[in-house]
Amino acid sequence: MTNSTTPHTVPRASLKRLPLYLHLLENLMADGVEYVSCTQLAKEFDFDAILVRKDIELTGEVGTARIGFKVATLIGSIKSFLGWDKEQDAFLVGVGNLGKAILGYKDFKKYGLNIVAAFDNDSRKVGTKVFGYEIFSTSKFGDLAKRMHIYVGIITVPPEHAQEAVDLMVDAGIKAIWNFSPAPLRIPEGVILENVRLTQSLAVLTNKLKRVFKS
Amino acid sequence: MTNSTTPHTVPRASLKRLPLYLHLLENLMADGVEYVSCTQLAKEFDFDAILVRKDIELTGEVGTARIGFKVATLIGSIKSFLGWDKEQDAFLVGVGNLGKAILGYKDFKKYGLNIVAAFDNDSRKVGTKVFGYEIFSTSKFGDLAKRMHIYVGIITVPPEHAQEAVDLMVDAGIKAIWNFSPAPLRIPEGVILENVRLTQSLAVLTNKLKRVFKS
DNA sequence: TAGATTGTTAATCGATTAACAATC
DNA sequence: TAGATTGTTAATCGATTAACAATC
Repeated sequence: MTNSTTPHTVPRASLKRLPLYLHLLENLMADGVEYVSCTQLAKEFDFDAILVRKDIELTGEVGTARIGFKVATLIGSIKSFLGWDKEQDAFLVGVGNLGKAILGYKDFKKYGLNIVAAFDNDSRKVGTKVFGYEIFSTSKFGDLAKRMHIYVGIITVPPEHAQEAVDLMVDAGIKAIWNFSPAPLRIPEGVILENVRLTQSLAVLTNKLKRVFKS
Repeated sequence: MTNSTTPHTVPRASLKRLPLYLHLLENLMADGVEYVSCTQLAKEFDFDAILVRKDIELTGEVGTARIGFKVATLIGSIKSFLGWDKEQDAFLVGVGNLGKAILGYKDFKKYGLNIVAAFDNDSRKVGTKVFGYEIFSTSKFGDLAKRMHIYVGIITVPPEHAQEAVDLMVDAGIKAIWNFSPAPLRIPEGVILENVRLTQSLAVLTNKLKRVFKS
């Protein structure tokens, strides 16, 4: 609403392609490449060049005919469009195997996500450290979230506790939830929920595989 | 081709919704519910009822007017359609944090995926056990995959070693690769590659969040 | 029976692809 | 200049939604 050049809805498919371009662009930048065309980008991913152009258009970046886009500024535009130009602090709830894996994955910081603390219900875990993060009791979540102005929550608890985690986060003023649990979750209007569902990806894989064996 | 009722291409979006239905149906079944209508299913997910009907149509399941679909047989149809009715054995390569998290997640077996062994390059890990799985050297991958007739490989290595892992798997006759590394991978024709890219999901989340803060 | 729901055919909507003038 | 690539407008394609007769 504040920016008339931004379309009302951004295609989810485009949003998911932009990180792919970004990753490649950063490699190009490291190699000292200054300009890149949609044609070149498209070839890398087997996409249609026009599709890439449309995606870039969303970010507001303008190119130069015959030359393409300046790698450095395109990286900036994509990051800004994705909201990866400023760090977002986040709390993680559920320090099981998956939670630990996410805490151990340092690269999220590159993508604008800065995990600052982790929480767990298990009193044996509370007070310990995992990859440098102190584990707090979930009872401290609300106070800390408010005091530290945290708006992003990551859920890596077992499915049977996922809704509790959501409720905890919503009460604490969390605006965006990145959920790794397979449970279906209810959230109030105005809160963003993004699910990572491994079984959906697995379904695509196994269905394709089934057809390979059939033919 | 062998089944004229199966359309040539299955919409990826449909494939990703089917596991959601399945999960709910299994809960209904556990609660002793015998029949369910598309209307009911749709309400749970805020989908259009016709969308659900179309998705179910893909599985070949036929319902009864005014009554709906029999929960038990619908579960069977979805599982069969997804290829989750028979167990697929799989090898995992890369026993880092994420690899461990996946080895520790026992539920994949419910989804037709049976991880039977794990591999790593790190000689300190080789010979140890993680969640009951013995860790083998990657040099043993090819022999074991052929001997055990393994066609599914899971990649949880760091991005700089992901292409090596792919090549290892392809040489070993792996037909379907479930890749958790963010690296762009090259595969030969005929091999299925399904990527789990957390940054894509994160991009959707942070872009939405950016717009919340703007308004 | 009445009415909800299925199965099927048609309409809409949105994303992808095509076309083409402008331009560097 | 010649020609590749951008920006923009139009066409196509596929997925979602709507409409409606059949049916239990």
